[in-house]
Amino acid sequence: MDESNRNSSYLDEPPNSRLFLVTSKSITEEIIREHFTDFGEIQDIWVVKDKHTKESKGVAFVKFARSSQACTAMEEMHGRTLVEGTKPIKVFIAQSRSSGSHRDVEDEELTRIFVMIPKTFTEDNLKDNFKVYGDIEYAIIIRNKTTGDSKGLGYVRFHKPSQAAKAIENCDKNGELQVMFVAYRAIIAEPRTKNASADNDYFSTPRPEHVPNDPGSSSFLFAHESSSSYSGGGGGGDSWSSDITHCLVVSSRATITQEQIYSLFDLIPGMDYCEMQRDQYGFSKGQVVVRYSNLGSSVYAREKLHGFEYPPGNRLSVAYVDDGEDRTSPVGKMAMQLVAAQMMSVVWNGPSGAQLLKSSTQGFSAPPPPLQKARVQTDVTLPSLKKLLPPDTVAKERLFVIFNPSPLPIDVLEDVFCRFGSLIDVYLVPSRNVGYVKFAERKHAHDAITMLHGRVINGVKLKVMLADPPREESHKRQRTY
DNA sequence: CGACGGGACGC
DNA sequence: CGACGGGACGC
Repeated sequence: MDESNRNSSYLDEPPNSRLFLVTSKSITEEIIREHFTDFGEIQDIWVVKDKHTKESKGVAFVKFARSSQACTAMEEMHGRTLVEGTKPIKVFIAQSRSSGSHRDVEDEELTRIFVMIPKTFTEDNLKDNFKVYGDIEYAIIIRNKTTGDSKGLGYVRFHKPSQAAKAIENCDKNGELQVMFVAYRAIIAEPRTKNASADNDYFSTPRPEHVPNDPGSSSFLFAHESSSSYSGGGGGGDSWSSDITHCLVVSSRATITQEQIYSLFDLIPGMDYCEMQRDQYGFSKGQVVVRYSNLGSSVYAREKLHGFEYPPGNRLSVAYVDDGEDRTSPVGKMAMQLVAAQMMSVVWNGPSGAQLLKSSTQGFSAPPPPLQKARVQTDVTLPSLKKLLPPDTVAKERLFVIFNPSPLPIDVLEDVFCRFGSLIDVYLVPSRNVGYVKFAERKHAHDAITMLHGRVINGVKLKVMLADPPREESHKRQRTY
């Protein structure tokens, strides 16, 4: 029964995963279960009864594991008659227990998502990435009104709550598995009339408390100097040429269109061909051939998109078309990493990376940006500079660094910590003398401790140690569905 | 009209 | 001593 996972059925987590049913006094838990079980994982059914007489009040709550399951059940079951002679039932998404409101939750509040996207996305990119969940009423990107620059945020309005819920769930999956850096971290948009920023079940604790002003919050913590990211790049030379075909074949069991595959694979720069394979009668063979102008992009596309669920529930298969190229060679790997680094830069740093994108489509013969060498003064000999990994790489080890008397600049820290290898990210806690350093390889982090703990860099003494795991009540979404 | 129970983590 | 990053729409 529901003793399986009390946490997930206890609160309204994930949001909008609980139904409020208006039935009849004669409708029992068993009858409800029978009619709702096929929509997903039911975690709890509760028929509200009078405390004293134990008679049903004709209302019930059904908690599903996922919002999409609850929404689909609502869409399918609202207005249905469960038992001959009883009135048709009403089905709504339940108000969260903390809200205190008993107003019906309207579809209006469940069909629009607010989503964080790369700044390079256009409205069409946004639509293309979300249309797999259903017809989109509209998609808009929030822009700076004077410059027209994207703020990296958008709204997508679907027709049905279940479509919006699926979009959100799949965005979470993307962020979690780092399958792609397409749109992710989507939430149900707050209604526009309401005052923004305040009460959001997603980011505030169930018991909203006053949060003191944070004087440092205006700085853009995500924007980081990435100059050192390229310190090791460009080593492959021009040993691959653009006239070699760099072809992939994409196979899908579900029906897909050439346009869908185009949209997906065009997110990786350098695509110069995308065609559905058809038989002599023009019927799709369920295979699309994609060619990139360079090895790195094809390797990258294969790595990132093989097994990718698109549309959700359907795993794409991406294989190389045999053209004799050895992609396991160091050159192939390096080419891929270079594409990855360039894409991260282009994607997250916005239009200024357009030139970089252009050069990469031409086989990226352009040299990496010149490294602005940070001046590092210390009494130890550090290893040579190494490349940083993309910010969304999974960290295997995290260091906690204490600075005395004051923090070193981010670029100096990146310069220092990248030298041990597999550095992902350095983060300084605002207005504190501490920071975190993420590594993809445990050994590299430990090497950094061994070499840097207790040392003085640019006159700043460091304590370098393993970080404690992040605090539990972080604002990160819990994947309980 | 039609809105919130029962049971109780695991060091 | 020294602890955890980003979010909102011209009506």
